Formats: sequence, C-alpha cells, structure tokens
Amino acid sequence: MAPISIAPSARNGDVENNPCSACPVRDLTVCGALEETELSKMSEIVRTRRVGAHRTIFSEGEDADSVFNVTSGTVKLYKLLPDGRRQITGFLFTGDYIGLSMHERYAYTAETVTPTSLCHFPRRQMDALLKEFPKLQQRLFSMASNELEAAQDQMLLLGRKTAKEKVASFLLGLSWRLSRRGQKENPVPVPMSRSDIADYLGLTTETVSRTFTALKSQGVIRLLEGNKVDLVDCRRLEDVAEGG
Amino acid sequence: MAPISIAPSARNGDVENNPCSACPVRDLTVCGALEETELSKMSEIVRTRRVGAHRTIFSEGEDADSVFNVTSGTVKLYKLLPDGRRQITGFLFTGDYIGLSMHERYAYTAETVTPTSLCHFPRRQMDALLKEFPKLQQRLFSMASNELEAAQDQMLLLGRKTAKEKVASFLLGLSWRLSRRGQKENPVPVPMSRSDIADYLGLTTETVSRTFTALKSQGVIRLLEGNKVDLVDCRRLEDVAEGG
DNA sequence: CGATATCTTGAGGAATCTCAATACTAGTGG
DNA sequence: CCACTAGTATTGAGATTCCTCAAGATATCG
Repeated sequence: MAPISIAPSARNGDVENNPCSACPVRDLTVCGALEETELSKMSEIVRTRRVGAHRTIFSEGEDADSVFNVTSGTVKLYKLLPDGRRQITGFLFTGDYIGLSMHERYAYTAETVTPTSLCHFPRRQMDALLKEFPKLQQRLFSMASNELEAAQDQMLLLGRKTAKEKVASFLLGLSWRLSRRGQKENPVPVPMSRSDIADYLGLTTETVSRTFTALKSQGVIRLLEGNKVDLVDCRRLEDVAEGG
Repeated sequence: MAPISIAPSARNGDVENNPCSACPVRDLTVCGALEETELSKMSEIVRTRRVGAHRTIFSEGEDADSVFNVTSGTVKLYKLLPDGRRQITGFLFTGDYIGLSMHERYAYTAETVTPTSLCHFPRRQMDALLKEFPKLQQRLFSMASNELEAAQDQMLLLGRKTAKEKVASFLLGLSWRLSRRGQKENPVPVPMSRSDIADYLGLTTETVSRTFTALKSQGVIRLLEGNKVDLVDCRRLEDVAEGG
C-alpha cells in the first residue's frame, strides 16, 4: 500500500468560506475523497476543536450524534468491563476518523492522549453528505475495511502472541503508521503511558515495562529522551514480533 | 443439462434469469439492499457453490479476487503465525458476507466448519455493482460497521476476560446471532470443535473443555445431544460473561 | 524545588498452558 | 449389529508465563 503524500498543498480555495480547502491533512483522511468545490459542503458543517491532553471526547453509552476527524495529536478508544478492566481498542493519529463503527450509542470512550485538534461533524449532517457524495461513502468504506483488517491483526496479537511479541508488534505498528503519514518512521514517538500500552496489548504496566527493559538490554531498541523509542534493529524486531 | 423452463411466478419474478429474487436469505445479507429488478444484476455475476465440511475456501496470501455470501452452514476465518499458532477472527453463518476487509490479497484463510452453501462473486464485478448502486455500498458499509463493533468486543474479550468469561461470552454471542437471524436462540448448536473455540477465544482446547465442565457443574449450561448447548440460566451466564 | 504521578524492579502467586493418559464419539467395515 | 479405528473431548499433574502486591527510582508539573 503506497503511503499517502502529505505534501502541504498550496491550494487556493476560498479559505474564508471553505477552510477545509486549505487543510494540510486533507488527503490523509476522509475529506481527501472530495473535490475542492464539494469540500465547501463539509466546511459548512464542520466545527474545529482543540482539546488538551487526557480529556474525554465522548463516553461509552452516550448518544452517538457526532463524528470526528483527528487533525493532530493522539486519541485512544477504549471499552470497560463493569469492574474497571479496560481494553484500548485503538490509538488514533492525524487523519484518523472517529465514527466508523457507529450505532445509536457510542460503543467506546474516546479520550485524548496528547493535546489534540479535532474536526467535529454532526452525525446527521455527515450522513446526509454520505448520501450526496457516494465517493465519500466509498472512502469511508475503504477506511472501515482497513480498520477491520487492523482489528483482525490485533485479535491475533491479543489471542496468540507473547508479551514480547506484543510489544514488538506494537512498536512496529506505530512506526508503520508514521511512515504511512509520510513522517520519519524512526525513532518512534510513544506518547501514551505504559498503562495505556498495557491496556492496548492485554498486559499489565509492569509486564510492559519489563518487556521494554528486556528488548533494550538485547539491543533491539533504545529508549530516548521525550518518550521516543529508537528501533535499533528493525529486522530483528520484526522477527520478534512474529515469534521468530 | 438442459434447464427446465418454469413459468415465472408473479411473487418471485423470473427465477430462471434472476435466481436471487427467490433467495430465502436475501434480507439477511447484502442483497437485501436491492430491489427485485436490480437483483438481476447480481444474478448475472453470482455462482452458487456447495462445499463440504472442513474445506478451504481460500487461503491467507492468495489473490483476493472473489467475495462470498454464506447462504447456509458455518465458516471460520483465521490467521496464522509462522510457527502455527492460530487465531480465528470470526465465525460466519447464514447471511454473512466474506469480503468486508479486502485488499490485494486475502489477509486470512476461510474454511468451512460444516457443509456450506456459498454465493461466489468475482470481486471486480462486485466492485462495479457497488459503484452502480450506492445503496449496496451503503449496506456494505453498515455491515462493516457492525463487524468493526464486533471486533472491538472481541478485543475486549481477548485482552481482558478470564477463561470463564470468554466461554460464557462466546455462548451468548452464538445465541444472540441465532436470534438475529430469527431462529430459536436456545438451545444453541455449537458446530465448531473445542479446538476452534479455543483458537477463537485465545485459549487451549483443554481450558475450553474444563470451562465447559465448570459451567455445566454450576448448572449454568447443559451439554445436549448433537453438539447443542442449553443455556439453562441465561441471566447468570450474562453475569459470568461480564465478570459479575 | 517539592509533590505527585509514572515507571521500573523485585518476589511470590495464580491462571492458564503443556504434556500425558483416558474416555468418548462418529464413521467404517466385517 | 457389533467391533474397530481415528479423531475429538475430558481429566489430571506439573510447568510457565504473566499477574499481583510492594518498594524504590524517575519524570513531570505547578
């Protein structure tokens, strides 16, 4: 799959009435499906929002009447069991869309990991746009398709991989998503806490920490300043991730 | 063999040229999105197939040039690690569609659990139909959306539930899917082997077996003839499934 | 610079896995 | 109709990974 070019577009739409036309991450996301002129329809219903770190965007069980686009920052989605056990089902980055698996009520909570910029769309109006622009619908289906494949990979990870394989896969996944967005894929910024990583991988924070230490002392990774991880030996990390 | 001409019934349309219009499970599946007249387009590209139990429909890594509809029977989808560890990502029943998460190559293997009837569609032609009928695209998106939500539930199960909670959730899931298809939801036929269940729940066959035994001796379920399970105390099973 | 949260490390325990033996079941052929 | 076989399921005992609980180290933030 070819990485999407993030070349900052010097597009000259009517920025006043059509801010979306100047959006630098447009091609990464659902909006990339539309032409300049069609984009104005999105501009009409979008509301941009900046949110600090560790804020709840919406909670599991609430009426699902908004969908979102992440234009910068990191968001986590999670589900809870009654006793508080938590499973993070995904981390979202620039260009990711919140609202692919949508029913009456949100089936998960969305919370920012870092300060985040969001495009907020009323769901009803977005649904109307989908009807109006089959291209948009198509793009959304394609994104859902990708998500589904990622979810299947994650099931394999959760059900069958060891702690070491899980952590290795996690780091490679972060790196891969960076490169898809056209960013440098190494070293990898890891903005989420050990506890978040644990709840994403079906482990405890302690096990995640121990596993990082183990990978570090084997020379496969290095922990850098600012929560970055240097994938020293990518090839070996890949072997570890697949149980080799 | 020469086709036998049958007078088309007003109810069912021209069954000869449009067999899909007579399909009894149409409304359960993607085809339910189309009108009688539009259905003929599907009829033109469909090829029905009956397959015995334990047969491979396609394998992970093969060129993904077909999509399928399950019209009867049970299918399992799975991914493998290099050393043979297996994760079953889903079981498919009547009405389920194979081809929601689709790229160049199949990302998983599809294998029948029981004798199965399939509708086979060339992928290119199905893609053309999706472009022609946005309703179809919409339906497929809606199905992908459901799948995605199910996948998230499964991640919670795999990452955070105990063996007992997993097995209870599994049985309730089977029962729930029966009722969605309008069938009796109890007792639940369990056509797949312990080993399949284990690979679906991230457990071993032994643990699955022990857990069935435990639930049985607690009077929550009963094992009946013909691989059926009687959910004696559904309420309690639900509590068990959520860690209550 | 102190307070607080996060991360790391250690020791012991528990759930689940592995290995092994036995029981059951379905299909086959006498 | 029964015995035989091969696959599948159950049960048992011991091993192992990962979890729990606890303490100390490091980082973060006002």
